Amino acid sequence: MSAQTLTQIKSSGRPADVPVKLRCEDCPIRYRAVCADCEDAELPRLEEIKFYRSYEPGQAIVWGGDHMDFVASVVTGVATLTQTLEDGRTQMVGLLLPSDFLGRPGRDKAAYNAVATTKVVLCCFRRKPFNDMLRDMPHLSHRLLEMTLDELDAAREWMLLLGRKTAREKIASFIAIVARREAALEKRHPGGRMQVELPLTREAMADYLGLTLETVSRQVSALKRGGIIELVGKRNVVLPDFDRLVEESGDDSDGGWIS
Amino acid sequence: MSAQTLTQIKSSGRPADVPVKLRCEDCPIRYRAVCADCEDAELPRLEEIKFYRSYEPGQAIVWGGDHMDFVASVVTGVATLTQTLEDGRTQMVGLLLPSDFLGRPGRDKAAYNAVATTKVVLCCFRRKPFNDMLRDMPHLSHRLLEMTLDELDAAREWMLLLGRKTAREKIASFIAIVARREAALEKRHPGGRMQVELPLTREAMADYLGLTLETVSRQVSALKRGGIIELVGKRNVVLPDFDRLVEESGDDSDGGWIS
DNA sequence: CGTAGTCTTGAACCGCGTCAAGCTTGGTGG
DNA sequence: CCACCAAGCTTGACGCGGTTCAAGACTACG
Repeated sequence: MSAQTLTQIKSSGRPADVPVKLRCEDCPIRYRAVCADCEDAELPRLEEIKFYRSYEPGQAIVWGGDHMDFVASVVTGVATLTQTLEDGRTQMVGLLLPSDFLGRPGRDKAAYNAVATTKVVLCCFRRKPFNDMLRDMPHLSHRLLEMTLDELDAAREWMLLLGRKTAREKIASFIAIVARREAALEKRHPGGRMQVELPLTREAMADYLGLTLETVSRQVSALKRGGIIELVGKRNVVLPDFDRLVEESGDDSDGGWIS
Repeated sequence: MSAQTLTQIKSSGRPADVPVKLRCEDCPIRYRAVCADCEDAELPRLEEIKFYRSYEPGQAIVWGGDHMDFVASVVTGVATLTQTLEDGRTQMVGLLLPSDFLGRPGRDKAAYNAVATTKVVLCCFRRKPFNDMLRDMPHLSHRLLEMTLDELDAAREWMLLLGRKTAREKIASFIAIVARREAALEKRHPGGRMQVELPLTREAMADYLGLTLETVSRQVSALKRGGIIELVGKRNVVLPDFDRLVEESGDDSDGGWIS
């Protein structure tokens, strides 16, 4: 299986099968997940095959190469996708927030390591019936295509960050991305003074950004010294001026024309 | 429009509209492009709306932010997708070879700069009718989803390269990727002694890999000195031992379990 | 309190970027 | 046919940003 990262993965418990079955209509991600475009009449078919699982912080969801008999939507919590080289260097390649989709229809081996970084609840679909539904329900496959294209856009922006940004710009970009996504979850627009919670440890941020954890720590301190951010504990960041942060990130002023 | 890269983009000519209409059945990418899963009976509808365009080496296909009224498959040639920061730093985010898809259905502004690096022929579809066909023809949308998922996988491998590999590993990885894709086009398997043509200048390779062109040049020389590669001119590379090259790339030995 | 996990900070090192010079190749015109 | 030039590429010297190695601080939890 090749050498592993030094990071401890708590492989302790099995994932908990959550007994209760949330009704789709009451689901917090009803209008943003892969099922978003489905009509109410189509929901029963989804209800029938879905089941919930929960994972504790640090717990592995799947390990790259392992068999994976389901695909899933993140209902609550944060998970990461990572890839590693044989000598243990690891790079995060996906950050899964609520409504994001996990797994690839048409592939039964996981391509990446997926790990919960907070408590995570997944809405799972067994692979086979889900594939059948994809074939029969255009709303579902259309939405999946849309989400995949969005992920591809995000991956390409991430590539620009990894290939061409300085450490300081990377940190500023990361905080800005998290701020935007948290704002979107709460249906606000980012801007002005706001507070965001970083869902990752310094090490995980480093794996996201292609840096070492020491460099992450130093640049966070530097942004603090510069008055761009304020720290509340280690994991909470206050942004006195969101636009100021965006300037530090090296991006275009407004984030551009991608709707 | 913000600062630009120093690279000259020959915006000289308009794209040539190619008058002849290749029949889909005779198309070199018939079984690998977005139309691959369509049945023969479905082809007439595609034939009806498609048209061909060709571009000269160095010519821009679209500029990020510009209106784009078509999507397309690359029939022959090589094109690149790039993103740039305001100060001119540029990162390649896509390398389009024959059969690859260009453009995003459902977005009429280009998100990236697309430039032909060799002579390129595109098979174009006007946006609107193509969207309609996506809705009506499951074979088409299913194939597009599959291709998009493949691109996402490629982007994530690329992220690992950008974030965690050394300059030498990046160069070795790039040559291995090109070798594999050229082998696939000719329906061979990579391995043993083989020759590959690099479709990019040193500068474009640098933009691909998140390096400077000087570093690219130095590492190519270093691989030559080490006997990993031999040069035939500047753009052709002989690989005496493909597996040896893969070792230098830092990847798993066999390229892994992604089918 | 003590310990483990997480984070910060410092000092030394080095890989890659920067700047600069020169080479190779192919095309153009005298 | 050769002189000239531009584009692409190579190579060297040097400096800096980020890594590495190491020590210590903070916090949560027993």
